[in-house]
Amino acid sequence: MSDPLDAIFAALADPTRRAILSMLLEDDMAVTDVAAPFDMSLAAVSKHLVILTRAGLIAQEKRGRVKWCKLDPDAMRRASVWMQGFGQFEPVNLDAFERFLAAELGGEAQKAE
Amino acid sequence: MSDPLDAIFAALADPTRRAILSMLLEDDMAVTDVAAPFDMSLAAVSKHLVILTRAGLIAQEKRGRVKWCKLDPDAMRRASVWMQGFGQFEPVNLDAFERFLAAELGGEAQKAE
DNA sequence: CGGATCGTCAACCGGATGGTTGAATATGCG
DNA sequence: CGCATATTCAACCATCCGGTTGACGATCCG
Repeated sequence: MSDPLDAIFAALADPTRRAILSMLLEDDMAVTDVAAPFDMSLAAVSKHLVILTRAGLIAQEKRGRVKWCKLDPDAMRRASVWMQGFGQFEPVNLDAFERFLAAELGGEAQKAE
Repeated sequence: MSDPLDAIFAALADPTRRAILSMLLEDDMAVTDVAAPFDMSLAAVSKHLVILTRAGLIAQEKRGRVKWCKLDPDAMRRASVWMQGFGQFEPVNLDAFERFLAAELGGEAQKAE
């Protein structure tokens, strides 16, 4: 797996891991809390977190005996950029993007078109 | 693998399959021609194409004894939309986004910060 | 018809993946 | 100190994955 995209897409291919990422979107969490909603052992979730970390999708920081997990946007961005090359069919003007644009530019921004 | 995203991301996780998609970006191709540049058997490439097809990333159409492969943008777009949900926390740093911003606002845009 | 080309199928193999359990390693706390 | 909590490690297991080879079904063409 030399290409980092291999690890990134492989990490995203598992529904448990995608669910974890969604959870982390709302808040940073400790490993035990990440594992709570899943019907599997803590060790299994811990391994998922290792995979996400190696893919660069999350970062883990140990404070005391608790290891905190937070999203790391870089990897997702790289994957997104790669996919963007195929987006020529339908350019980037997704709803989320436009909403973001509006928020980012604030009220006084004048749209070009 | 009930969630279609499982199949899509799993398909994208393999470098051979991503290379195939890139090739198809330039032109529709027959299976044999898709296989040509790869150092593996035709059967192996054929299996990759099945995986890409099941993921909805490409479509295959048989004309005569030749099976043509073409990109199908829907699946990639679904994956992209899912990922877009993670772009909201630090979007301004994204290279692609900045390019998008620049293109969208044109030359006279003043950056907020 | 009969041979060549296109592509898949089937069986097989080694290695990766996703899960389990139980022991081990920190760290916090009374 | 000594116990509870947080997390990982190690071994193990079943299944999936990516590749191989050889046989097969289809289709074109001389």
